[in-house]
Amino acid sequence: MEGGSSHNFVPPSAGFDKSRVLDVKPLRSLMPVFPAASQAPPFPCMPPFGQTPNGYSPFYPFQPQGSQTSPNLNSPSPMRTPTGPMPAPIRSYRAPVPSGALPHDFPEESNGERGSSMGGAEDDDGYFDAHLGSSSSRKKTTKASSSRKKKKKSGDGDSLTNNGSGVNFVSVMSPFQVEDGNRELVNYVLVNFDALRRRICQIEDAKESKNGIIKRADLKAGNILMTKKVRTNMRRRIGVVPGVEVGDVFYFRMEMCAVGLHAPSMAGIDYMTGKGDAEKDPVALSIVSSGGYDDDTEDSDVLIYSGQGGNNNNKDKQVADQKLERGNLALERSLNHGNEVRVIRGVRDEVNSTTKVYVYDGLYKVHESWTERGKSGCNIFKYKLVRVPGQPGAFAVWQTIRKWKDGFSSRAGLVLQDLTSGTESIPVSLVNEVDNEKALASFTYFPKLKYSKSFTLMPPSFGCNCHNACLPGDMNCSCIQKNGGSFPYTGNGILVSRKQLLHECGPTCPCSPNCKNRVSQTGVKLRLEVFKTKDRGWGLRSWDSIRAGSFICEYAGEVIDEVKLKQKGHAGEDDEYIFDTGRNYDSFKWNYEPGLLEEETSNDTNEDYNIPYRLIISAKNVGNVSRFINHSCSPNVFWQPVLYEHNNQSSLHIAFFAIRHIPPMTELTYDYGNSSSSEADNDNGPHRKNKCLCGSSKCRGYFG
DNA sequence: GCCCGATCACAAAT
DNA sequence: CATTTGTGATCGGG
Repeated sequence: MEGGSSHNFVPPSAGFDKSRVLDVKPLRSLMPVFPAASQAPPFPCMPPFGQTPNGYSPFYPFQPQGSQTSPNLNSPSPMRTPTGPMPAPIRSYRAPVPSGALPHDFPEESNGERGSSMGGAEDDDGYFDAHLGSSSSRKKTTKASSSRKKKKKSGDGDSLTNNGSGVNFVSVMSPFQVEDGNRELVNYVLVNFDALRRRICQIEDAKESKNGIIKRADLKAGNILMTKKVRTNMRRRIGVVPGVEVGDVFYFRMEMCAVGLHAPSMAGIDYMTGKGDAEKDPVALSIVSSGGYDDDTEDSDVLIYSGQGGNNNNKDKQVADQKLERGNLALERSLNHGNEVRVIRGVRDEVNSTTKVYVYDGLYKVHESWTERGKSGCNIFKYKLVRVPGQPGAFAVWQTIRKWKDGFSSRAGLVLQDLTSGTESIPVSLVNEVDNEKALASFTYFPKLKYSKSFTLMPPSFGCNCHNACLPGDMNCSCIQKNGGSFPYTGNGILVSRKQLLHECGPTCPCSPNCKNRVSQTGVKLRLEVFKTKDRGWGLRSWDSIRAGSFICEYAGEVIDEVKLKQKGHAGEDDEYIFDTGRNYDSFKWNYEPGLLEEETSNDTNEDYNIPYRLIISAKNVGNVSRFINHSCSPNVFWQPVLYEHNNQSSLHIAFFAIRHIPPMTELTYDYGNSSSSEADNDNGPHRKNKCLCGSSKCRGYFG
């Protein structure tokens, strides 16, 4: 089997076999303990639904406050002090799930590994805030639930235009959670936003007629989340937004809107005006730099920002002088007040180039303002913002990576330019900035599954009959039928939803290799690096920002059977490179909350794995980048079983996808699961579980 | 195969 | 409720 592809892979053009590197043992996982287990007991509940163990504490108003940089213009905000457990509506259909199970269960980034090479510490706590216009947000809670009339849309797009009236959807978020967020809530909102957006894209892609097509799924998804109150940090605030971390990336303006980082859906300047008569002056809260013409500064801590206004509605450029009003006035006042302004920098996506990524670059202060004469002769306001020191690198990381890619500077700690020796179409470097270890334990780089003897897999089924490429709307395509009637990927190759089992087109399908239903077979597309972590051996991360739902890599290696697995275990051999579908994996939710899309009839929302046979892969001797992905109980990557035809059999594959947007240089992790207890108990002697060092508050303490 | 500009249909906050 | 704010996808030319 293995049809045609080389079994004993020898890297091309290698004078010596560079894929076999020196023999130093990698540490995947180990080291003593994660002590925080006692101080941070595992959440028995599923935020945002449940209560926190000690009542109601993780919310923002109760974080230490004002200790750091609060400017003096803040009147102490009246804290809402809920006395009991918060009134979190609990959806009845949701069965209790083991902790660590839900996508919004990821309160912190894997392990603060992001940007470590740039010397930035992760921004964990640092909660501080200033409150303006103390009462400004109070009254909002009751607004907007009243039904809203939506103008009729042309065409039949109405299946997706469910606004307001929210027939059968009860927001899972309490009013408090809508007002003030935390990391879990932010992740929860973002996961739902993108899942909804992808689903809308999927529905639209399948439409035959171009009539009534929704071109802006992002706006539609955003609108639904707004009206159904699946949003957080609605209370406007200066400075830190709880749950949003410096370096976080966004792919749509609506995402920043939904998590309270930047409220306006279009305008570049967010500002707030005090309500009381005392202070009518607006203050700037956040700005979005489009990354166009403002970024002529080389210093990544300085931003020259142009004011708003003066451009004639939708046409042309400057036609009038900008006025000192609204956002411009707010920035001017912020210069006087010296308050912090959140800065979001728009940058081009390296992966897609037609899309833009928004990088939250933390807090800045306005240092200067002046006016300039624009090209058309009109006055434009300019503001010089300087970054508040002590924050982890964010935009600076992007700039550094840009230089690596352009060859203007070299990657520090580089051990090997490409550990795949050209096997992948894009190099994977090996980097160590931590210690002196200069090589990996020997293994052969091979990008696929390898069957050492004839496995009996699954009886053959049939491929599709599509000729050029399978098209989303084609209900005759049997591969689409197997996927429940929907094309599993969006037009740009992003996975729409988690599935029990994903069916891709295989070699026996007559459609071209360009068919969009072959995403997981196309190899690594991201610029990855294997790097030495501080305490968990080698790990994997990406120079490119990774969009939620993006395919990352397949778990490659030698397929072994259960007997072999047991042997490995008993020999005490290191089997830390095993992937085993037979382990117990916590279920978790990645698809959107049912009910967000009314008229959604597809009950294809089951996300529990349904795997036709047990697949065990050892990547100890043979494997690809996947073997370097470490475990986390709060991962940013999940695995998806994928089935396709091969040599008259259906063979199963393990494909990794991004749970959420992953900023560059953030370590990639997935949940290794746990051996079933029966197998664990069979061993007399201590079962070889690994102490987990993921550092998440949801940490189970061990894995494997 | 890419990069640029033009075009078009839209949402939130006030 | 009208106004103020670009954005994101797509398409055609150079």
